[in-house]
Amino acid sequence: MKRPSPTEFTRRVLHVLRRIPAGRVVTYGDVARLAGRVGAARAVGQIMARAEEPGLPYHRVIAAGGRVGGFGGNPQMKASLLAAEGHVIRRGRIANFAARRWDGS
DNA sequence: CGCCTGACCGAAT
DNA sequence: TATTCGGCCAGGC
Repeated sequence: MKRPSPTEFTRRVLHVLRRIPAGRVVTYGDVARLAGRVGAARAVGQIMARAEEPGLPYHRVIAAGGRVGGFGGNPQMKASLLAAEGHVIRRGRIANFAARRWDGS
């Protein structure tokens, strides 16, 4: 194998990303919760920052309160991708965040 | 095994 | 509303 085995938590995080519907968003904290580690929001950020697997909607994971949050390389691209999926972004935040937030169902 | 970092969170100021 | 601070967790060294 060219790389060390990912921990189960890491696998779960990536699995959650695949389930996020287009046009919806979740917070890092939500991903942590859905992956089974409440409070591991920072860890989720680390995993995503180092994740190599392409094709995952990393841009659909935002910070708490609907804030866009960070992004590797071009932070602006994240906002663009979100806008392309129908989100309205104002002053770094998703408009009507509560309604666009995915609860994992 | 211990210390540092970071695509974070939320309460307090 | 903006800024600061302590806490939390996995990964890299």
